[in-house]
Order: sequence, then C-alpha cells, then structure tokens
Amino acid sequence: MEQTKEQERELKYHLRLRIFYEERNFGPGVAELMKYVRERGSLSAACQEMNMAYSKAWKIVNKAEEDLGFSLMEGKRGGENGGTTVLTAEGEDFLDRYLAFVKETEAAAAELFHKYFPG
Amino acid sequence: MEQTKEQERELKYHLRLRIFYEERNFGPGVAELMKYVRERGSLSAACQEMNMAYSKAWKIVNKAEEDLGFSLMEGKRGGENGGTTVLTAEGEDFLDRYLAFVKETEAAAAELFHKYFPG
DNA sequence: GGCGGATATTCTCACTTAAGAATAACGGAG
DNA sequence: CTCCGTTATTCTTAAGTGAGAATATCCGCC
Repeated sequence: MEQTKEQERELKYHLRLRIFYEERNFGPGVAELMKYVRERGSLSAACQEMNMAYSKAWKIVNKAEEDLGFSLMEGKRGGENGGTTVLTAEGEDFLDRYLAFVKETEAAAAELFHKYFPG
Repeated sequence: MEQTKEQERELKYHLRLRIFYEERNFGPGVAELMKYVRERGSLSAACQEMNMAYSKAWKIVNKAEEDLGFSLMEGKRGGENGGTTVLTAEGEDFLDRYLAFVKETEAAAAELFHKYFPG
C-alpha cells in the first residue's frame, strides 16, 4: 500500500463451485471421493488414489450426508476383500448433476474471464 | 453412511470466484473492502461497514497487493479527518473488471443451477 | 477360530487462520 | 503544541482445520 510494485504477471482464474444450504455445503472434495468410490467400490481405495487418510475421508462424507439429508454411499464390513463401499442411487444421481453443473459453469466462467482479463 | 436420513431440503448454490496466480489470489473479501474504500475514502470506515478489525483489513489488502504485483489503494496519514485511503487507478480498473466478471459468471451459474437442480 | 483387509469412530497434535490488542507516526484543527 | 482520528505495523492469543494414530467391528477365507 505504501510502496508500489511494478512487474506484470499473467492472471489465471480458478473457480470453486460449492452448493450451499444455510451452513451446509457440498463441494469438490466429496465429489472427487465419490468418483473414486464409484470407480473402485471402496472408500479406502479412493483414499489411496487421493492420498488422503481414511478417517478424514470418512468425516468429509459423513458431514456431507448430514448436510444434504440423505446417504451418498453405503459401506459393508468384512467379506472377501475386507469390505466395500458403493454409491447409493441418490448419491449417483446427485454426483452426476453436480459434475455436469460444474463443468458447464466452468466453461462459461472461462469465456467470461477472457472477456474481462484478456492477455 | 450407516443410517439414512429422510428429510427433503431445498438446495441452494453459492459461487466463490477467485482469481488465482500460482499461490496468489484475489477474492470477494478484498473486493468488498475496495468497494467501501471507494465509497467512503477511508479504510477504517470500510472496516466499520464490514465490522472488521482494521489490522486484519490492512493485512488482507497488503497480501493482495503483493500477490497481484501492484497497489490497489493508497493511504495518507494525518490531516482533517485523521487520514484517507483511496483506490489507485489500477485498483479501480481491476475492481471494476473483477466485479463485472463475477456478476456475469454468477448469472450464468444461476441459470445452470436451475437446469440441473430444479425445484 | 484366527487372519487380513475394509469399514466405522474417536482422539491427539501440529499448523494455519481469525481477531484484535498494542504501539507508533502523521498532520490539520483548536 | 496538544488532541484526535486515521494509517501503518507487529505481536499475542483464541479458534478452527488437517493429518493421521489408535481402536473396535465385521466377515469371507484358509
């Protein structure tokens, strides 16, 4: 504020799309976890993919479910591989809509960014 | 995850638009401060409007200026009212473009949200 | 029936961030 | 020349977050 700095820098934008309901929210973190759970059939496998502690992932998912008011995934303990986790039907549906929403919104934002911050 | 919850809730979305350059960024907080500084000609007045400690506001602005590489506002100490702070020309320009970018992006996002999350 | 691997849950600890107290400098007004 | 309100800056302390250790439970498989 007192001293000015002179260098030019390339600007980049970044979007964080998050669905809010009062203090509750659903964002990119849970979405990514869900994508891996759908792909791998296991929450701990999803954690390995994302290099995240299982306990943290579990808390994130739990919080999102509390916030949304319905289950996103369901786990089973024991069995052949030790256990499994799969998305619920509502979880699948919600994730798909969230991903489509984010994708199109990001495309729109990219265009607008170049409009206002060209070069 | 173990127990399902049944209530229906209205979903709302919320957008956080933030301009990134590597670890640097410019977001809604600094923008709001700048709007009040432009309106009131004083950073401490802006803080009162936003119910924020002056020291915190100053730090936020300073960080943003460091990140962007140019001054957003300039302060003068002493004088009739104790001091003043006004936006620099670059600050004005940047703020205006940021606000326009955010406004149009939010409008686009609102439309897409209703497309994917109707009702 | 014990093993292994996954789910489920709680508890620490480090680290980051938030909030604001404290202090100094400044300059017009009275 | 002292006072007042503001800018400028640093420091302390409280609060929140992140990362993961620790523990318990489940169940097919050998």
